[in-house]
Amino acid sequence: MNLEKHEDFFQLVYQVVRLIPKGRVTNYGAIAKYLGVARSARVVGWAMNGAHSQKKKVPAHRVVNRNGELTGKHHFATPFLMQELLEKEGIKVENDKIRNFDKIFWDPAQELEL
DNA sequence: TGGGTGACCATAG
DNA sequence: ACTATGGCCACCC
Repeated sequence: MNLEKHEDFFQLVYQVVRLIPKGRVTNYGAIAKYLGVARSARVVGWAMNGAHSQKKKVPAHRVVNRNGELTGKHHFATPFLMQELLEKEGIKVENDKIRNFDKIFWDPAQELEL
């Protein structure tokens, strides 16, 4: 992907999140790793706080933590929205946890060319 | 300049 | 399954 116009780190995060295919998920650490070890996974989570107010939509529901848990659900419009969006894409969620997480996990560092 | 706060992660026990 | 710890870094006082 095209990372040269790095307005700021948040925009880069949003760009990567938009590339997550439907029915697949990734985690905060994988995005941080793809964008460079200099940035930490914490900041990716912080970036998602502003995802909803972006002009171009960001499928933030496809980003979960390393265990496949929906830790960010409380930051959506309603606490159920994140799970609903995932299930609409065919992803099964049980007890705030994604089933077959290792199967549908999408790693940008592996799937995207640098 | 410094401390507190996270939608985090890895490791250890 | 759980807690604790240290690292991480942008943001906001």
